[in-house]
Amino acid sequence: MEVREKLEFLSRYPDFWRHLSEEEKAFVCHNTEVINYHPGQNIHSADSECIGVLFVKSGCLRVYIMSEEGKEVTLYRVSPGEVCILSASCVLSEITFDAYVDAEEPSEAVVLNPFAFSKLIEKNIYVENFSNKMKAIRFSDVMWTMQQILFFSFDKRLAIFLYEELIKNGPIIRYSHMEIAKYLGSAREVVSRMLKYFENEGVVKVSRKEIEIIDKKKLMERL
Amino acid sequence: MEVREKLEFLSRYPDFWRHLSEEEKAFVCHNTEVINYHPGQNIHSADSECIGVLFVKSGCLRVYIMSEEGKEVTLYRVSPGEVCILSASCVLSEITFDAYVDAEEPSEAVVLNPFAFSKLIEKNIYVENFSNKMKAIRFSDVMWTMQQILFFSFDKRLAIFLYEELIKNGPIIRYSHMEIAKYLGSAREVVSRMLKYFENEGVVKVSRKEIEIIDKKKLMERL
DNA sequence: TTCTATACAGTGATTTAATCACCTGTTTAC
DNA sequence: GTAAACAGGTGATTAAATCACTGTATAGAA
Repeated sequence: MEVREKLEFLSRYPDFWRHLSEEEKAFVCHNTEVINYHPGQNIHSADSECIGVLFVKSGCLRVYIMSEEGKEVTLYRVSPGEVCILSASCVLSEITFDAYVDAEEPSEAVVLNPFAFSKLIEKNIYVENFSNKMKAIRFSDVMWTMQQILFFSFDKRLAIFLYEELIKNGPIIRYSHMEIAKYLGSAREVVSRMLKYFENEGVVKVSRKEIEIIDKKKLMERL
Repeated sequence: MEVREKLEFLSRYPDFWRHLSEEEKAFVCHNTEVINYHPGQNIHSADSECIGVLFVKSGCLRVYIMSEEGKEVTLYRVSPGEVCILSASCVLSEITFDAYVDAEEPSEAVVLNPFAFSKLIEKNIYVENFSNKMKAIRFSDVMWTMQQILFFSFDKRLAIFLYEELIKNGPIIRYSHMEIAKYLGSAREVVSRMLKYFENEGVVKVSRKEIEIIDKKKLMERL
């Protein structure tokens, strides 16, 4: 990616870009690189070194927490045009928990290293505010997830998941039961059993690594 | 509370106060009032009108979410010297969920009305950043709570709750089982049964609206 | 004082979901 | 071609939430 292209891309994040001086823009350019991730690749974790702020160009990232026993719960996803802020958590003093970030699909991002981001936060109040604003947006995302987990029964949550996938990518869903379990903060067996139950009800058709929604109406009745 | 006292009190919140102009400080003074709340009083909810930012002077506030069926889960508490930001959620565009705030003890707060806060956010980037920074801090608090609920078994969470109360207010805990259940996002019966189990183990002594921790060591073994 | 409504707490039964143990079939890497 | 890793299935057990009902202490009204 050449510099001109990078500038053009970053200007699509006005909250971040608009209040930078020309000098700061050049500084950002010097401290970013384009990185490609493959599906399932870990981008950020508690022990791995901190990678910085990701401006996602394509693909999809999954941000999650993990228990000591390895149980995962997905907090939210980061889509193209959005920013992954928690991958810079090493320079974010307000963030006191450990989050993990994986690529869910082949993904490309413009990555600003944490040192440069930290420098900008120190010097430019608008960058600090950008950082905190991104956190606030994700706070709301996490609250949505939390309410789902705490207040909705498992069958309803699975139905919501299937429905969202249907809207986003059509009636064929290519996730393993394990991946769905991680997304919903549940266990693989529980997902398998509920999918089989949905299949008996005629809502979906289940086969290896593929779930087909065959009755949208019946699915919507479960929301 | 006279103006001089108000100024002195608000200056203890440097993130908020430091970057205000003299004019803005006067504006804040004109748009704040001291309010007292009694234990159990609701301060903020989805339907009640938005009260604004609370700079807590004394007491303790409880911030929580509620399901449609009325089940409550406490997100965090706001102590003296801290700020309750979600009570101004009507003017916070990034906050898309409904939170509730109650006074847990007799509490006193300096309250800045939402209109004035919104005006300041528009005009002063430091105030906007203060607002977003407060949200980011509470984001971390909520993540702590979420990890407790999702990853720790109920007996451990109850032990942690009792231990925290022991450290804060001594060995006698004056909450009803219902209040503890709300705090832990559980049900009253579950709390009652686990307390009885703890009592059989010799950790606590349970009586009406009162739990006495009689063996700190045994309690700490359960953490 | 006594009555009564209400808040608080105890308990068995049931249901939901998570966990455990173990199994089969399929795909992938060497 | 074979082993290892991955995907999925199933029964048994356990944890916790929920439901339905009971008794009891306490504050306020009669």
